[in-house]
Amino acid sequence: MYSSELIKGTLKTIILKLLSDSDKMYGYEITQKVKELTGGKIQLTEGALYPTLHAMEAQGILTTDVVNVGNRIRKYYSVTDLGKKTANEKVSEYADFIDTMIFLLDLKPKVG
Amino acid sequence: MYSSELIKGTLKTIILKLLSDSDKMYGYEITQKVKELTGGKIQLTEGALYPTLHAMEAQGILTTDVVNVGNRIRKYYSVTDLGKKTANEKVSEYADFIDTMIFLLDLKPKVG
DNA sequence: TTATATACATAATTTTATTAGGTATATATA
DNA sequence: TATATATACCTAATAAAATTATGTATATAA
Repeated sequence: MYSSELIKGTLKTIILKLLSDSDKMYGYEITQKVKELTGGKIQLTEGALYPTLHAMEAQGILTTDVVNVGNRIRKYYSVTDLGKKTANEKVSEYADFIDTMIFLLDLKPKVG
Repeated sequence: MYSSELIKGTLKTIILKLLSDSDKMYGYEITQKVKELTGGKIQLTEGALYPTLHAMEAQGILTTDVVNVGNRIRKYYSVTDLGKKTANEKVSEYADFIDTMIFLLDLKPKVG
C-alpha cells in the first residue's frame, strides 16, 4: 500500500478507465479489480468509492443498472457518451501530468 | 494548469526533491522554480505551501535560516539528514506509484 | 502613482478521503 | 451448527489537504 496521500485525486480517473474498458462493473468489483491489477498496492476504500460513483452518476458521466443476483443486489455502472469523453480527457491529462512529474522528480532520463 | 485534484498529495515530494538538489531555497523561490520547470503546468499555492513547510520543519525534516535581503525577509529551508532520507523514500515511492498508474491506466506498452 | 513582483503568513472554506458504523446474504471452516 | 469471511450496498463523523481570500510589507516597473 502506498501512503494514502499519493492516491488522492486519482480515484475518478481509475474508475473511468476501468469502466471504459469493460461493458459494466459494480462497485465491489471495481475495488477487487484495482486490488488485483496493482498487486494490492492500491486498495480503494468504500467510503471514497461509493460517494464518488453517486456523484459521477449525478453528473451524467455514469449510468446504473441494478441487478438481482440471487437475493443480493448489484448496481452496475457504465460510462455514458459524456463519460467516454471525460474518461479520455482524464486519462490524457493524467498521462501528461505523469510526464511532468517524471521530469520534475528526475525519475528517468529524457528520451528524444 | 492541471485540474487541481491531480496535484494533491504530491506537494511534499516536490518540495523535498527540489530542496535535496539545492543547498537551500525559500518558499517563494520554490513556487517560481516549480512554475518554471513545469512550464506553468504546476503552480503551487501559498496557502498550501507555507503550512506544509512549517509542518515539515516541525517534523525535523527541514531546517530554516532567516535572512534579511534589503529590508525584506527571506526564510531559507534546507533538508536535514532525516529530510534527505525522507526525500529518497518519498521520491522512490512516487516512482513506484507512477509505474503502477501507468500499468493501471495502460499508458505505455509494458517493456521487459 | 499605480500596478506588478517579491515575500512572508493565516483564516475560512471546500474538497476529498479515511474511519467507523450500519444492513444483509452467501459461503467456507472449525 | 456456529462462526468467520467474503460479497455487496450505503452513510455519517471526522480528518487531511488543498483552495480561496485576506492581510502585511517592500521593491520595482510602467
